[in-house]
Amino acid sequence: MDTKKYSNILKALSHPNRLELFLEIVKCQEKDYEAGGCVISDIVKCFKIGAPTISHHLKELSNAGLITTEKRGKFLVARVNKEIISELNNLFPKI
Amino acid sequence: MDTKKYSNILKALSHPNRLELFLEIVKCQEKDYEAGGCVISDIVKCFKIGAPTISHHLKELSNAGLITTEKRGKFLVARVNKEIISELNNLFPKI
DNA sequence: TAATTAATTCGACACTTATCAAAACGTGAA
DNA sequence: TTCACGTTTTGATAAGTGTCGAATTAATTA
Repeated sequence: MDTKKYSNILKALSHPNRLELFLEIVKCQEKDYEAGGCVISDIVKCFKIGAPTISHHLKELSNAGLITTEKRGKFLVARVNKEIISELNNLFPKI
Repeated sequence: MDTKKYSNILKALSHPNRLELFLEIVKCQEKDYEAGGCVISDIVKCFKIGAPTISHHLKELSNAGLITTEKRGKFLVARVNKEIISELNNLFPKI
């Protein structure tokens, strides 16, 4: 088991703002899948932290492989990496 | 959703040594359940970090509610908190 | 009782990180 | 071209963290 890899993924989710950001992206992607991703500027409005910090957190999520991002015009669009989520779901034993 | 609570749990698992320690406790508890817990001094031998650091990591796991510990003579015995594990397994969407 | 062993506490140090303000960048609209 | 907007970069700061060595506590063994 590659504990280094998984601890890195978990670290990306170990900060409240970053976990909330990630779960928002998940939720938004579930809502309208055909949109092909979730526009960051829409999500971000309800966060109390500044844009630079959001940008930093998104990069952390991206580096951990939890999301992918794509620039669409002047907007940034994020998608969750379903593969990693299913890996996470297999990390812990089913009791 | 209590993101603060869950990010705290994930933080406890966000360091390679601590994740490995936790998964060892899980594995050891699965192996012989009737033993009633896993003796830390047995597990610890294969770690490359010192006893004070192990003690520190165990306290972090315990504070996060991932394990409970109990002193048995001069040994420390750890058990995983199955409730939290099943909560973790419901954190992410099943895709 | 003295020695040994398991674990914890304490103090310190190097390193990381979350956040912000200010500036810069890139795109689309007027 | 000029402006506005979404985003990123940079630089700085305050707070947090993993680790260790030394000292300490508590329980077992000789």
